[in-house]
Amino acid sequence: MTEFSSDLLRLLDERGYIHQTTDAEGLDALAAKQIVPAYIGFDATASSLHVGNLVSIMLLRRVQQAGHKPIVVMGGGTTKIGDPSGKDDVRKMLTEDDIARNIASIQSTFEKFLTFGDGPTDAILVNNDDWLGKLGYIELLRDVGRHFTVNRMLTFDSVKLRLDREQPLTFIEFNYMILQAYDFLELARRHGCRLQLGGSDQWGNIVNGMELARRIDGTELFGVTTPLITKADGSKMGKSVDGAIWLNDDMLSSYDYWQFWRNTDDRDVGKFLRLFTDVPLDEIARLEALEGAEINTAKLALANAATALCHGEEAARQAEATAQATFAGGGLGDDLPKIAIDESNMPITDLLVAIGFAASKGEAKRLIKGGGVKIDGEKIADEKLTLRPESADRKLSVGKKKHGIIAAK
RNA sequence: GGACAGGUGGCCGAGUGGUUAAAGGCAGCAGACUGUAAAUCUGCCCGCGUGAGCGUACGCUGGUUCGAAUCCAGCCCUGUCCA
Repeated sequence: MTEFSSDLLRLLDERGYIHQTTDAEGLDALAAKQIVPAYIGFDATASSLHVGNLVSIMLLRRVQQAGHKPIVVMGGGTTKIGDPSGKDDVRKMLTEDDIARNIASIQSTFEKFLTFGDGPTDAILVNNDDWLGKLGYIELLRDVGRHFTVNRMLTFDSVKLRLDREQPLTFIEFNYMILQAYDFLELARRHGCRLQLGGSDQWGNIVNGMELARRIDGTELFGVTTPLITKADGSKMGKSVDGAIWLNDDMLSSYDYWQFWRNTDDRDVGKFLRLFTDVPLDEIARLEALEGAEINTAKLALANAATALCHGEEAARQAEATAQATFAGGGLGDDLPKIAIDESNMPITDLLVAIGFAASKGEAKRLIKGGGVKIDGEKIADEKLTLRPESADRKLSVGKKKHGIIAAK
């Protein structure tokens, strides 16, 4: 890549956020001379965002760090239609109340990463339902629809993939790209937005929005996409069977969040430090160069910095202390999940289910049989073991990573 | 509206009357090895119960049969082609 003259592109480039840019020079020149309002859209289907959304959130943070204005667009309008990306499972239509609640809950996360307010570079949060909800169908077809040819829409990956695989593609979904393109136009009008950011899968939508605005209003807009962030083992960020890595602490404890980062694959440490923390680049270079067991130092730095951003310094410190005590000291930390025994003869299997380490008693039994369950470091051999309240806290472990406290009476 | 193909466990995908809680793969969990990493090997992987027992499960509903994911009927859904 060439040398950028704007802080914005330089920052994004050196931290690894840039995959494609629509007009790098044009955007660079613009960002060098004025504040560029930039937006990213987010879904409102859940009450919390997860790690998969974190690149986008950090991207907006960078925008603000570089002296520009981040615009968070909540997809309240698009969510209302129901997300058709799921295949043939029942499409849950969210009510307006649900969506409003989700947005409110998600907003608290953005407040950790961005500074909101009325200033020129303060972040704002808008809901695309504000304009999409009012659109008339005829009006939309006439003003917007005529700028899209179906021929071209059919060439988009999101569409082509489905058709090639002979999977259903509903009309609603087919229309998503039109609504998303319209968002960009509307944001340019309302907030002077000039730049849309997004994952590489958003490229088509971004370009559509740019062209729509150019044709209708004659405004010149820009787009930047980020590479798809995958973990070294090929999986996507934040997606796993036992649950997403949520950003809200009522969905996932800050300790578990810290653990997620602590368990980062060796190969990802440098990349993640650049993308998900504010650690200076020269410091990252040093950490990244560590080898063997040494690299755990870098993982600690990553976990601390990432957790501090999302849950605050204090939570990060506590999580680290708990981890230190639990893993290195063989003891206990305050952040571990805790459970009390109220009956006098609580079966160990019930306990494992209650604390969430096993999904069923059967699984709990299997874990014990496999030698995966320990109390105070002692392997449990008897799956029928019952426990009674004792005067001291005991440490309940499943595997090497799941630890909890059996609270003292 | 018609013809054809299809709907199986978190996902992919075998299975066409009984020994099928359903091959195989992926994902996941646990054990060994380690550095709370990766790779590899081993075990587990619907629920409940004292491991030979029970309950649920192969789109839905009903039927045939001693017995059905497997056969029949109707319905719902998806795809392809036709109107």
